Amino acid sequence: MKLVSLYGVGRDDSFRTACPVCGNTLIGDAEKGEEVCPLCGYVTSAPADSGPEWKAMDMEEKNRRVRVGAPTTLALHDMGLTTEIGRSGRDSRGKYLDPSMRTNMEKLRKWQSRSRTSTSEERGLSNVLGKMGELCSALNLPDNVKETAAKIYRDSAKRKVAKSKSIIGMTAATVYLACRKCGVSRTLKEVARAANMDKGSVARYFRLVLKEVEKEYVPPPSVEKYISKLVNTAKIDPKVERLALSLAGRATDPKITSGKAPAGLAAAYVYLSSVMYGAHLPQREVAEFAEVTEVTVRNRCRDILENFVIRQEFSPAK
DNA sequence: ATGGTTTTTACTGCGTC
DNA sequence: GACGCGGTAAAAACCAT
Repeated sequence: MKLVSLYGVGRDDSFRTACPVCGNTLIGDAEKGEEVCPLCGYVTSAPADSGPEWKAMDMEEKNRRVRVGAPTTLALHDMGLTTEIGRSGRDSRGKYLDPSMRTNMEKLRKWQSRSRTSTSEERGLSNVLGKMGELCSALNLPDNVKETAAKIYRDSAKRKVAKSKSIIGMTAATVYLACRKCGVSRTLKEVARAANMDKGSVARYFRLVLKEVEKEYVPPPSVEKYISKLVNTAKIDPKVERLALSLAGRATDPKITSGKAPAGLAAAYVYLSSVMYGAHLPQREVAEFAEVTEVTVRNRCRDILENFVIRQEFSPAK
């Protein structure tokens, strides 16, 4: 199999920008008109962005506007809306309170913070959302995924789906579903690993949540997403990524794609592309980063080479 | 539960550095 | 001889029914 130099090498990748979060190369997402970072999942125009909707132009403006308070967020059980009773010991005009009033305020504060998470549902919610936050940061997920996960969990709680279900199971399932909804490529395996669960039970919870809350099927991330992620985590030359992506974009033959695990396909494209550039990554490594076996990589390669265009479109001979 | 499909496991042979 | 690669058979995992 001699594929080297079948494909033109000089390609322009100057339009690429770097991810502000982790510094990786962003890839464009044509359908949605946004750019995403395949490694950390950062999206340039995040739909569920929880940041403040204003931008302070100078200190004065900041001071004026800061009183609108923190932006609401679904990832906190009370959406970040709560009254804090300060401990400054002064009244509204800045005068010091007398000692008896101070002890009163102490009591009030105590009860305020207690009542904040008073009902059992509220306590459960804040517990789950906390776990969810941990899981998200363990997986390096961006905020929009966290918000989506929180939204899903709230819905499921509303419908009593979460009743008498393991907390960690529900969080793992919602986080995984959120990844898929946001198009962030994290495998069930990865989520399960981060949550210290086995794949099977996460899958069970996931199906449950999918059926009860999400109703319609959410497709797993595309092969292209897998390719980008693979290239970035393995620190492969972006040129290889671009070739792999263009290859994947053209290989629409169902003989190649149907029923095949996207991770394996992505690995095959990346491997083939690296060979074409003469950058010869060992199958071993590509397979390892894609979390599939060499055998799978080989089989996918065989499918691609048998059915696909490398002969028709990429070879000068034909 | 089941059967069909895909992936993994485990092993072997070949060529090259 | 170690390494990368290709292949195969059988087991395991997955998925729709």
